[in-house]
Amino acid sequence: MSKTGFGESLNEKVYQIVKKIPRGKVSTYGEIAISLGKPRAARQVGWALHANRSVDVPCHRVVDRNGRLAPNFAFDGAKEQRRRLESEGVKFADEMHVDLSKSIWKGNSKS
DNA sequence: AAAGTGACGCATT
DNA sequence: TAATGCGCCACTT
Repeated sequence: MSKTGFGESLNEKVYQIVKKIPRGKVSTYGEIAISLGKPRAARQVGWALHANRSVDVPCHRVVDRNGRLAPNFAFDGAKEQRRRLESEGVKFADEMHVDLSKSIWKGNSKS
């Protein structure tokens, strides 16, 4: 493994959280960042996903604060991602925006 | 340690 | 919707 090992960077925490996003739900970079305890580290979350983009991490369930995906850096393209989310039961407000109000996942919040 | 970089967030145009 | 500018934070070199 890399010299960083595991669980040492904030990055690793991001993967853990994204991995627990249930099917049919999505999360935002901001929400994840908040869960990490760093509400302003949203960029880091996105950066983490891009740095890894592993199959273990359902990055397609992570959208921006607007409910929009990452068209440029998405694994297959925005249209493929949209299709994928719809397959999981995620509703779309329009072709580029997920209906966050219905599909946002906040399971990482403290009870 | 300093600078560079980025799959963001938000305001404004 | 898209583009631009500014701020924020953490990783890489």
